[in-house]
Amino acid sequence: MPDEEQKPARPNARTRLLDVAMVVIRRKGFAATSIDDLCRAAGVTKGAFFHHFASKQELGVAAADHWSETTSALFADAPYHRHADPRDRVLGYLDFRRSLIAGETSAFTCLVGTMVQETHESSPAIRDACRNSIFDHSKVVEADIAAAMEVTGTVPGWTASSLALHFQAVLQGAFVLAKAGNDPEVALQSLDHLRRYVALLFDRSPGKGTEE
Amino acid sequence: MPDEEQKPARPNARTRLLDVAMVVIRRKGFAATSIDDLCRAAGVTKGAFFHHFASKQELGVAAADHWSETTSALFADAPYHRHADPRDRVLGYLDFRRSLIAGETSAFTCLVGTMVQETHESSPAIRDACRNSIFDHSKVVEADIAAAMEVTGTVPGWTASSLALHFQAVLQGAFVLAKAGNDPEVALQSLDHLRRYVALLFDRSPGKGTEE
DNA sequence: GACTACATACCGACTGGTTGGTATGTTTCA
DNA sequence: TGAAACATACCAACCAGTCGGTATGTAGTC
Repeated sequence: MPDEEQKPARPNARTRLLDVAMVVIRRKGFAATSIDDLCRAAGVTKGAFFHHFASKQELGVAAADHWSETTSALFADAPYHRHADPRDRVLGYLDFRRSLIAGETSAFTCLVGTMVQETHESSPAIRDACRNSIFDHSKVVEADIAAAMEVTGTVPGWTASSLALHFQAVLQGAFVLAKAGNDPEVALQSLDHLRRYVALLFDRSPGKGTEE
Repeated sequence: MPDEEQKPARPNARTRLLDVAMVVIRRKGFAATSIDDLCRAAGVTKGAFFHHFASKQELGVAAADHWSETTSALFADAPYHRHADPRDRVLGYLDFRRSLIAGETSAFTCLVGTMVQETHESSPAIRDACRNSIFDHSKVVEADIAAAMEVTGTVPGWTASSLALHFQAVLQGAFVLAKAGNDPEVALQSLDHLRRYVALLFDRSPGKGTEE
């Protein structure tokens, strides 16, 4: 009976800082986010911050890694994996990505895509952590794409890897346009074009719309 | 008697600041670029800066507008317009965009795409200037896409506007991945996928130019 | 053509607040 | 008891923005 009912099991300062970093940095950008901003949002002090991170840059790297872990779990649990035909898994991946795009811009955009734009020259450590996050994630679909290519049987002038990265490019670009237009709609339409492309490549009817 | 012959007519402080802003902001990001950075690069003083711009935000807006004018001139002079068939003009646009991607990352990426990621929430004025730059530019291809759709004659489930914006999304996303990977190659491959998509839509062979 | 009145372009020292980071406690818990 | 996990107080550098000033034009007027 004396459970931890009311308190949602407040985790330690490091985890709280990384959690709020995902939200705040997506909203304000990395450079414009001060360490005090993060401490305030996480309800910790500067001493706690520098106990866990040697510098702001190190938090950036840790935030990118934390993002990778968070999204990995999300996609591992996604329902589209159950499709028997790999072509349906590829399209299902896109439908799943599409279903995530809704509400506040900062809720569905990509942390590492945002961060790497700012830090790609000034901080190689953060850039590499962001690169790993994006490129490693692309491997998740790449396997299904490769399987779908075998099913289709054609010998195309492109690789599974390049198409998987194209997926990520379209998503990142869709986020940029959604931010610029302050409206997720343009991102959804871009994903529809990508889905149509994949359907054409794999000789699938373009139908099957939104989610499942 | 010593005339002003040799000097290449050094323009005024405002123009110089906007010119260096295009380079420096793409390299460091907007928030991480200080006014002193810009003044140093432009060879002007802070007094000159605040004579021409009321605030850093106002420079951001002016830089986005300056970017629009610069790129407008570039695309107006581009050679792909000469194609008679609008489908070739659409593909020619993509080939032209592709030809621009080379060398240093900060040399071919997009200023407004970079800026809007950082400022979309904190500065509506900059966000809107960036949105106008991207969305207005998309109109350039949109006209050719619409003409190409008429030539093809099909009634697709998509609009010229949405495809034109998809072009911009792919480009913006390709820039993000090029920055993350520190290599333009991935951007080129993404553009190849986009070109293949367009060729399929317009029933054009995925290869280069004109065959029916 | 010279004098006044005003405008534009630019200079650089200065300010008050913010920043990333440090130095030094205090609490928690194995 | 001792180390890990925090908190408090503080600092030097940096930041956007201010302000008093100069140099150069330029339009109007007598």
